[in-house]
Amino acid sequence: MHDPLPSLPGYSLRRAANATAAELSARLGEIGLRQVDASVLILIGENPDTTASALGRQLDIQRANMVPLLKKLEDAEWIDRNPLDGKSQGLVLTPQGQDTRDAALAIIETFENELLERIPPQHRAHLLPALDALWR
Amino acid sequence: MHDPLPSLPGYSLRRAANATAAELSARLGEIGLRQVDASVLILIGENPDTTASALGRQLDIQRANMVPLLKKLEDAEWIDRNPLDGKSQGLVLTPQGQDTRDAALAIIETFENELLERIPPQHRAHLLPALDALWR
DNA sequence: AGCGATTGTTATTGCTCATAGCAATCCTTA
DNA sequence: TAAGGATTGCTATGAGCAATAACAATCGCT
Repeated sequence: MHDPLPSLPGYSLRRAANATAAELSARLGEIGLRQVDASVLILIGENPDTTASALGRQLDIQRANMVPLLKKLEDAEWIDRNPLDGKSQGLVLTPQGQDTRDAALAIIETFENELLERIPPQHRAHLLPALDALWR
Repeated sequence: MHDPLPSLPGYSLRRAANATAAELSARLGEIGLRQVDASVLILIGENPDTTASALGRQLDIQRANMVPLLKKLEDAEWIDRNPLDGKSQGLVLTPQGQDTRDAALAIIETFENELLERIPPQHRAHLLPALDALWR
């Protein structure tokens, strides 16, 4: 079948993102995580006592949708909530949460390295700056 | 907030794809199309009398999910179905379908050019080959 | 002290995708 | 040529995800 779509960078961007996301999701799924879960665990680890709203802003996730997401992490005993004042609650990793984050980081780093290895060396260093220009 | 995620190509790939997809979707939405709809119209235009199954294989869409998709295009009178034999049906663009496809192509080409312009010139030519290596 | 902004939350909706199953038809091959 | 596996189009259904609206409680600026 004749298909002109793959010659379009925007289209290839979508296809590449879907394909790679499916792979990473499968691997993270083995430790009970989705990509968003891993992102949130990593961000909380880097920013102890950050709030749900701040996380949502950083990850472009609506406040309302953070609720079931954080509930899952809390039910798994990966995060704890500390009241910061009468309104906000700071989020921190539990010890098990740190372990899970470390496992996620290991999976992600392996995955990222494999991604880079797939790219012909002369293009490799250009991917990240090109992508950054598209969304940052 | 400290955020190590954007330094990961895989993460930036997902974010860039989401951001650009949202933009393109908004523009295509103005003529009543989603990205998939546009893709299908373009592919049918390039491959008259192709079948729903073949389209699904090319675009990685399940056969079952092609049904409502094609029904929408047919209800809009953008495509017609020709029985090829007792089982398969060839898909073709109606004249209005060709107009809609042309409009979609114009939007997409404008969009793709804008994407490329956002990328610093020294990285520009590397994006497509790098992406292709990730999913093809 | 007052008031707009923010936080966390509930509830709801639409959309997309995956799965399973089915009847009809095909195409290969024995 | 008859049989059997593969293919096609389709229905029905369910899970998952994101967007929206609304709300009470609280914060923080003026």
